[in-house]
Amino acid sequence: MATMQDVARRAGVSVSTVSYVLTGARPISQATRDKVHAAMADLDYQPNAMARGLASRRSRILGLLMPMDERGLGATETAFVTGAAAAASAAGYHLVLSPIGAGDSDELRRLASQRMIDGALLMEVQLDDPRVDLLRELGVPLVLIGRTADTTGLSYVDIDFDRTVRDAVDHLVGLGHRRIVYVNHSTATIAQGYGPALRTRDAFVAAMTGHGLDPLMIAAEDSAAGGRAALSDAFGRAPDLTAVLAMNENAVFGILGELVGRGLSVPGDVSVISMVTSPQVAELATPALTAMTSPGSALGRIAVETLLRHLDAGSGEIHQQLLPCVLEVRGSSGPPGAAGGDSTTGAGPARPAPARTEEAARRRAATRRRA
Amino acid sequence: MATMQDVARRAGVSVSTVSYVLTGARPISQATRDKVHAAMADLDYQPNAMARGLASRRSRILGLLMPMDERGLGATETAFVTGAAAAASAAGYHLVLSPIGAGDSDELRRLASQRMIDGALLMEVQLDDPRVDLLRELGVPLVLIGRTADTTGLSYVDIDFDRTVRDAVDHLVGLGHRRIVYVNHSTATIAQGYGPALRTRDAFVAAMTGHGLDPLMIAAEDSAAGGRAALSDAFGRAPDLTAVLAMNENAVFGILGELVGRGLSVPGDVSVISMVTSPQVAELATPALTAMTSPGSALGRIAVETLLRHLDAGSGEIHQQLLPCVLEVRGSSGPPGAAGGDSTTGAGPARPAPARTEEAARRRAATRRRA
DNA sequence: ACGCTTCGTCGAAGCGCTTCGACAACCGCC
DNA sequence: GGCGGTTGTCGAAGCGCTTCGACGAAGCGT
Repeated sequence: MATMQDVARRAGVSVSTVSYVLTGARPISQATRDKVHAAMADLDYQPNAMARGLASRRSRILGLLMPMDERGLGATETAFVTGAAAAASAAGYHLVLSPIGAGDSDELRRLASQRMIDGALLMEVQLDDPRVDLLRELGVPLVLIGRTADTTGLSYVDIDFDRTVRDAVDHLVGLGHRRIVYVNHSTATIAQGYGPALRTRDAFVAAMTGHGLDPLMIAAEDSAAGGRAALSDAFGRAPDLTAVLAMNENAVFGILGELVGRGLSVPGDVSVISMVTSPQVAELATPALTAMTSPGSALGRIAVETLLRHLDAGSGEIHQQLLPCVLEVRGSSGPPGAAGGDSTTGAGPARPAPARTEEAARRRAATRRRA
Repeated sequence: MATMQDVARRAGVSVSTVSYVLTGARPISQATRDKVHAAMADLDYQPNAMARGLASRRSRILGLLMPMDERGLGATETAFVTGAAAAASAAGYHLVLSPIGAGDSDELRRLASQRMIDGALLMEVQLDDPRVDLLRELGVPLVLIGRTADTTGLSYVDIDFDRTVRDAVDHLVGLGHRRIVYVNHSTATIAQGYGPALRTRDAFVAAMTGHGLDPLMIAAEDSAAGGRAALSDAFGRAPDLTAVLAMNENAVFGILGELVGRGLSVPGDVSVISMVTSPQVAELATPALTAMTSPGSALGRIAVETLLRHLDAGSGEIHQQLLPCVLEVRGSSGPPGAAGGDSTTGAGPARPAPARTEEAARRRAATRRRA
């Protein structure tokens, strides 16, 4: 391990000069800079992160506080992380991911008070998130992914749920759907004030009434079973529904399963759109899901850039930005009443399903009459 | 920010004494220790990680090198990470996750040569992984999650694929299945020497021949479409198959979709078992998948403990350990030929499907005759 | 009572870097 | 041709901690 001393000696300059070459804190002549760079290359020099951190009081480490529930990380979160890591790396910073949720503030306190991180990115922000208070108290610059209830003085990036819901509804209405059900997260989740659930709910109501339509929202547990129950509920309340907009990535699989179980075809009988869903997950379903793809990577990049600006500028400007998810049409959405439409995508041999679809159409008609 | 100086002054001792209280490197009398602890509590003292790291040449940071492809992290990986983080935290270490794959060794070199990490945990290890060579060259202790081709001198923890496959096959054979197809990863993945794919393949052959059965393996692309194609292939080669064992979490959804598309019921006509799958993903399917659940959290804990032992003991003992996945029976497996078995699970109202199942039985019989 | 070890504590020397003040050397400028 | 103003470089003082050698005070056996 070569040190700065070694480099300085070899280049025939002082250590401080080497340091200035590295940090650019003071101007150094081209000739000297070349000598120093040559010496560094010769010695395969890498600055010692700890020494640098101690002397400069900057660790050049950014903390990404990422609660990890047992559910795993979706591709959305993954894209966010890689986007953020790339941006940090490009700026000469390290991004350390720490599975710290709203719960364990002890671990967070350790991380922050030990001056291990220069700033923090918070994922899965709660409307009232104790991590925010703790970090502000400790004077750690932070950027939220998502939003707390009160965002004054806080920088954040988040998904533009209003716009996303509106685009999804517009797509369905444009296809001719009038009776659209919104399947949200569970009642408990909504009650405890989970931001995305609340914001999409309001956005859905606004979008539907904007089209002169009746907004019907159903809460669903975050599971396939929850999705099935929600769909039954939906058919009970709106037997004539032709489209489902689902916020809930887990429930959506139950919804599809239940539709198939009822002998209904997708999108022939019912169109399904999934919100904030990654292409990878959307492709898992049969048919592949039309979905609103979240701008994960861009969010990560912007969040890091914002945080770095805070570090340099001494928490000057705050930055609040929303990015919409973009609509990606796949096999699960189409015009209403178009039964017989291809209900699957991709490879696979001849599939003998027409009988089922006819039967489904009959059943649906019957259901309507009963209602 | 209180420093050690402040603590020493307040406790009326020297800084070195405070340090010894903290690290335990030398014995300190109980009385002195109490004074120091009191002073630390009063001042809300937290040691500065950078200073400590510089002086001791140990950052107390462990790197978890975790390639993040766009596919996202399954619950298995998540469990691993949280298990590892918990173990590290308990030992007073930080675990930093870094999305570093086999590709970008530059970023890894930076991380390691800057003496930022004391040791590394490698996830998604390739049979010939450049990260291993790099880290050994840099003298960074490491523990693998998975295995390289040559594991001499390397510590690792991994899933016991042999045992896992054998248990899965035993389960199916115990139910009465004789014609079982193993759906592996893609041919390309196998060809490039992806360990789990190779090991499970061999284990499957061994398990089946052990039962006096014919082992049929089919490669599938990692997608729903790949699963569908693989199933068609399987029916072509073994029209009488009654069970599918799938290694491939993405393909398995396509397999289910294709089975439903063919009017076959699960598990009535065909049983499906998914390997190395988390409960959360298993529940997404309809019916919920019988699966081999991976011991993610335990693997993470053991990996960290092994690495810490290396750090203390100066790379003494190497430790190699395998843990099997455990069978969790859900709705997708049952005795063969039991058509009419409940093909869905969980909530949901009466579902009118019997007609379909009868039809399916007819179709299957026809397929057999044709073959 | 003697030298011996063992125990508990202290002072000081770094760890490898940043950063501040100082200072030559050089620039034109009145 | 002496003046203020750059520009490029150096030396040295830390950053907050660990760790080594030293040393007084007990505690032991003889």
